[in-house]
Amino acid sequence: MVRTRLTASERHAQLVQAAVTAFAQGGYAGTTTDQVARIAGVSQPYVIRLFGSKQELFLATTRHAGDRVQAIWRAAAEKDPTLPGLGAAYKELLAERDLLVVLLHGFAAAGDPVLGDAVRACYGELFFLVRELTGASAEEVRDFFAAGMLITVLGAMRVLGADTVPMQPWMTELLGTLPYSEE
Amino acid sequence: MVRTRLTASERHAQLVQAAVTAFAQGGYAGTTTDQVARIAGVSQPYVIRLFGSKQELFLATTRHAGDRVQAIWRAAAEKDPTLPGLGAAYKELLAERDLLVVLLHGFAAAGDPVLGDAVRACYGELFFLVRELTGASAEEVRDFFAAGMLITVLGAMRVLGADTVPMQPWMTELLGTLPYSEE
DNA sequence: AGTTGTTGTTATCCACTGATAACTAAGACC
DNA sequence: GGTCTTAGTTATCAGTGGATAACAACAACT
Repeated sequence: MVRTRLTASERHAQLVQAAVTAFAQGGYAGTTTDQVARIAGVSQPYVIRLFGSKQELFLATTRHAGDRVQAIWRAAAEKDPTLPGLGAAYKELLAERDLLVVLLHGFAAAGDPVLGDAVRACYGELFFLVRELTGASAEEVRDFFAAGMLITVLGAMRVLGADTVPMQPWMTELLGTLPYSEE
Repeated sequence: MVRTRLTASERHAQLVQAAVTAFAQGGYAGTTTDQVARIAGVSQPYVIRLFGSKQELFLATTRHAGDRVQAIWRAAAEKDPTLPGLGAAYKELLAERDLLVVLLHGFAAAGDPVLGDAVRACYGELFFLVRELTGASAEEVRDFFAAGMLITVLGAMRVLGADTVPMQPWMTELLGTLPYSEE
């Protein structure tokens, strides 16, 4: 191993990246800090030392996912600041499907008070960002988010994104009419 | 304790009910079989004996949730076999919010192959049921499910349903225009 | 070179959890 | 009333997972 050492912030970022991958598969409770550590190639106790606790690691991970979605939408709005414009960015989001799935796990885990607060704040930010970028009405934004949630769930179910499951009739019917998701 | 004994099928049903409550809070990995047992007032090993494994218990729970949604939609369709008709039933579904949240946990956990198969099958059934009951087009059904996913996620985030969190501006804006969810 | 701070590891712990086994007790049936 | 089946328990285990502590090694600076 000629692996050179990283600075704390580099390692931090790398671990968040690994955590996105790991948590997307197993969710918060279903993922071990050791799995995250292995992906990043460090020891499990070091992960805890850098983040303080598993919960902090998960919070950092969902925050990162939210920020990444924001960044992608901001970039999309520079070309076309409309809802279909942002919707087109779902192609890129599905390319990083783990981002969406991690967020979904966060939403599902909102029963936990502290995770819930974080996740609701994240969602609120996204809502206002879309309103601000597009100037669309509340109704239109609501439909946009509804479609987004459907895409996210279909991503989590391996119906959309990479390495999808064999197609079933209902999937083709649904996907045939799905906006924002053409490849 | 004058607690009389139940038949196996009664206990089975009661445990599934308890499991809906428990799994809705913590998800699959984040819930212990002992928590389910305590809610039902039995010992933890008995839960395992009746269902074989924790995974089987979770599968039974998601199946039950899916069946319940089907039943509610069928009942709604008898009065008004249209999409808005079924949408009105979301009021009842939100009254049993744990049902929706358990399903969401199932969707999120679809990374697991065996849970994934079950959950996709459940979703496919729901899709065809709605098409059959309403005769709506694929596009309309897609929008219906998109709105349903949004409602489900908002339920999981404690923005809709019972014991909701204090309202935030973005929530009121979103909810103000949300169909199928007026109380 | 020596000293100091930062990056990382190994060893270890303790609580927890799903599962098994062996046992107990309530009904049903004759 | 005895016996057989079904409902349920207690005791226990083996594995795991997050967290702590103590230690090691690389780098930087004078």
